[in-house]
Amino acid sequence: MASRPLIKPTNSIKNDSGSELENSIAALATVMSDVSRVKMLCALMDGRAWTATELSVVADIASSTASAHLSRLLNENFIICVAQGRHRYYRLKGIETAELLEVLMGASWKQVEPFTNKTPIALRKARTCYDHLAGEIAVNIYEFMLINKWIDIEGQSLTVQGKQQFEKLGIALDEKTTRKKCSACLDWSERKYHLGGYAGAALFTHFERKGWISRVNGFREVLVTYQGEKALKRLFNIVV
Amino acid sequence: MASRPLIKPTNSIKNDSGSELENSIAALATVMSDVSRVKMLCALMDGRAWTATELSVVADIASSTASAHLSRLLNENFIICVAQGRHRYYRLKGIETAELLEVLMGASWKQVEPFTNKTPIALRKARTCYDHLAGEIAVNIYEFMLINKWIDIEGQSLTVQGKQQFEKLGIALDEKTTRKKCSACLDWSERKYHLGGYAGAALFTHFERKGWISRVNGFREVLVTYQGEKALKRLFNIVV
DNA sequence: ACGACATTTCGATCATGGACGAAGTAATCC
DNA sequence: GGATTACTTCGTCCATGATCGAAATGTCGT
Repeated sequence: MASRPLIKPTNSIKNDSGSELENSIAALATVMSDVSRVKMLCALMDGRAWTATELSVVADIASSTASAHLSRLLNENFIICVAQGRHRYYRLKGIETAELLEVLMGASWKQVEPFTNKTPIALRKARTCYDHLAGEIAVNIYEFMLINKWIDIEGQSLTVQGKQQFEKLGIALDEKTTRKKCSACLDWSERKYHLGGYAGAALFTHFERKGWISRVNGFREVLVTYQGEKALKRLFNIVV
Repeated sequence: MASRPLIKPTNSIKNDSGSELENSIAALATVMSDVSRVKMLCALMDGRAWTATELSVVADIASSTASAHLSRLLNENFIICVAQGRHRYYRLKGIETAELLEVLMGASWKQVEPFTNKTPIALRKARTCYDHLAGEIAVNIYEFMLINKWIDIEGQSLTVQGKQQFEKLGIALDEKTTRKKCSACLDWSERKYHLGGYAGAALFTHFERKGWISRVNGFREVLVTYQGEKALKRLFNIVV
């Protein structure tokens, strides 16, 4: 049996063009390779601004350590900082970071099996995921949309009908947004998909404006109002 | 001006359900956080099997070091190993790794500016990217497809016309594949998109079978045959 | 102005893991 | 069979960076 290597090592392929790129990939991954940083970034995924101390608590580290991580994330353009009095509020700089984190979450999940749901019940029902809705309700809405063909099978774009339905709801969709219009975002607690991307954010804003949901506690938890329950039943046939 | 933190640190949110998940995200990122490993994975992106020595050359490290990296990648299920005589061939285990790497590449690029193209000319023209075609020609094909509406604007799925055109070319598309049917894959050298996903792979296979292209050198480089040039001109109006 | 709180800076410690070369195992070539 | 090649294992070295506590800086509340 032949066992000649397909490629001769002597034939130099090192110092390929990708050299900088590979460094830059590794650098990017290094930022995500520390559990404390990931914890902080995950907290920031709710789209809010958090103080340094709050983030040190979620990551379970000393505030000085958190500070070091934060200044690093700041340098590498993952987050921005707004000083307000004696607090410094940190938030995600762009949607890209959130999207990258989502991808990594998705890839990680496939490894973490079997699946036991340890999410607190309050959060499991409804919560924010960066700037859109997550949790059981969000997953149900997503599946309603899939069944009724508001979104295509890949979950990457709204269908024509979908757009019409959004209009009917009174949600204006700006066609010129540079952001991904619609995405299937993996849900932490349910491990199914919910609606992300621009459409997800628009829907969330609409829910808030209508008074159908309200954020509690300053956390990710979201409560459905009485009006909201009625609307969910009427629009998506969901019983909360 | 109010400067009360939105969230009280005392209110415990640590030990959230995500704890394992965050660990697992960090672990995943750690694998990608080493330049040598990234270099090896990038080499493996061409879909071929590489020997340990070859990979140590691309990564520019001692073979013993490469061996350590490879056994780690093996443990973490990124690659598989086939022993054949005194060689051990390594290849990517699944499409997921390749896809993850593509995402990281895409995210990294936005940081590496300004853009100077240092890709060797041979590779810039045409090469493989995992299991589909990349390089200038691939980018041109992709743009032809976009203009002629073979694929939707997000580049995530083939249009009805697109599918018809594939059929007309004699490329059978299996609807039942679990793989992403079609994706806009960022091109290293051109920094534009080319066709990836299942459709990209199918097109590449078809090109090979028709004798329009041939892989050279055992590397990523791909040459266009005389028949291929005629086909490219005829089908996509591309002059090589 | 003073004390309490929020945050960063500094210095020191320590664990991780990436690097190499030398030695060991195993298959191939002549 | 003996030399060569491919690859892994082992031991050691060393740089990085995550961590903490203490001290410094800055802001708020009263």
